[in-house]
Amino acid sequence: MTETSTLTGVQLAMPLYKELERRMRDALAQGEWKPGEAIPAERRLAARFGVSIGTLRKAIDELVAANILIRQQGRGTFVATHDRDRLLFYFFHVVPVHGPKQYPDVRLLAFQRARAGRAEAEALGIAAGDAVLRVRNLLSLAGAPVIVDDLTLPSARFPALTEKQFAGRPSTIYNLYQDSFGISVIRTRERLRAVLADAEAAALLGVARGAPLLSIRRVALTYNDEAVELRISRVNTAAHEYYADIGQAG
Amino acid sequence: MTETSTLTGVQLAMPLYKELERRMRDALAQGEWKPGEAIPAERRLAARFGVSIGTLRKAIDELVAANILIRQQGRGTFVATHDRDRLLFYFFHVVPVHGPKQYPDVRLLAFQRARAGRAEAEALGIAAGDAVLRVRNLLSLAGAPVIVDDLTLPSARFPALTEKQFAGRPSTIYNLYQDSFGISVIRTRERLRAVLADAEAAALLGVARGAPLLSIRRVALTYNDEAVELRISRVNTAAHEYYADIGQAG
DNA sequence: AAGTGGTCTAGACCACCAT
DNA sequence: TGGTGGTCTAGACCACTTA
Repeated sequence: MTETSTLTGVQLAMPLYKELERRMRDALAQGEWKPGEAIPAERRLAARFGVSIGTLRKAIDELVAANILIRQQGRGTFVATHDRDRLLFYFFHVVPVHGPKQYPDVRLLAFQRARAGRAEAEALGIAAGDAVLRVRNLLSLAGAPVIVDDLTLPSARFPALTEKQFAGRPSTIYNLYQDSFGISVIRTRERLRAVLADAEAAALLGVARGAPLLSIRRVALTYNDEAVELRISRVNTAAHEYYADIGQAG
Repeated sequence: MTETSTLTGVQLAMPLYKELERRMRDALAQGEWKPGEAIPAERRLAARFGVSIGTLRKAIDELVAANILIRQQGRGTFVATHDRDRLLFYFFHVVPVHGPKQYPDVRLLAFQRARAGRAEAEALGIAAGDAVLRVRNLLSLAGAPVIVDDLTLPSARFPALTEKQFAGRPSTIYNLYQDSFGISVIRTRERLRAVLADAEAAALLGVARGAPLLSIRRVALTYNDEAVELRISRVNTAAHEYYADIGQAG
């Protein structure tokens, strides 16, 4: 097993474990292994791919580091899911200045079908004019409104999404993407700026017009770095703040 | 070589490679290997610690993942330094909204000795009233002032730091900490909020009073998570933004 | 007890860099 | 050419979970 391996796609002197990682990402993207399920045991996968267990483990290491797979000793290796906790501690970075992290309450304010503008299209990797969904949510923490979210979703990826699915759900939004459309958000890119509250945002958040708000522009990406959501959040940081830890292990 | 290893400190069923990592961190903290230098070759270290090369590599893997060591194939493994590039691409997260990342020009505005207040002391892990240094810098990007930085440094860690060392340096501030005081910043914790410009900040940044500014409160940590700097930045995000990528490899 | 992931070994060989 | 890190093997044994 010393040759460069002769698999499906193009090959440019890629290490075997990277090639394995790619094949496993494909299996995930194509739904062979679904979120929450266990993938086959390491020894079994090593046999299936014809590699040693060490090499197979190295491929899995990469996917675990990318938070795509989760290992549990004695139980198995599982495809990561978007349960409340994972979402809260991983993608949701707004916390009270004093006191512990809280779950947001989400209220749907608007749901519309529209055409993508130029900036939206570029962010989502679609063509200007393509069909999109626009959603506005109001997020409250400890009972008080703190965040206004404006989402833009490419309709092509969310074919039969209805207002009802968004309203009154017990779970998180990324959970909805996953369960109803098989879309797993695994990475985000966020850009932050300070802005002044316009009349609309001020009314929703209960602040004065011209109050400072933290504006977050997030692009959410799935397995192969394809954009699936554009989200612009405006956050009242009077009693909350955004955290970013740089250089951490996890 | 199957026993749990019988090394210096206390032992609680820690994997061998974690124990190796700890010993290497100690060697780094005590200056046995200095920033920019190569550490001994893997085969040599494996012999020194009496472990197999695979286990030794796993320990190094952890330190590489934490950005403490840097591997270079064919050359060696080096202790990370704070050169301009590393700093710019790793800890400095303010970029133009349009166009490529830029190096900031730093101008020293103030340098004072003072006593730590309660909040400062807590952030830095020192006692209230301990001696600190307060430094104010103005950072410009492409010639225009964009950021006001207020630093608080515990005097105990920076014994003979003078205003001169801060003013007119060609290199970065973390580079100064490293070269003159042997302090390597390897992690930061940042908290962001939106605020309004006060008269002072407005004058420095050339914006109107009441303009929105992004406020960043950063605590910088060294090898063993000890705080070495508190920094409050106020950023004019009219033409710049702060980026945070969540779930990335590096 | 059977099955899973976690650790560790003792090599071989390759790719890259300096001289 | 000799030294470095990078990849890969083919196991053994341990720790943990589940039944």
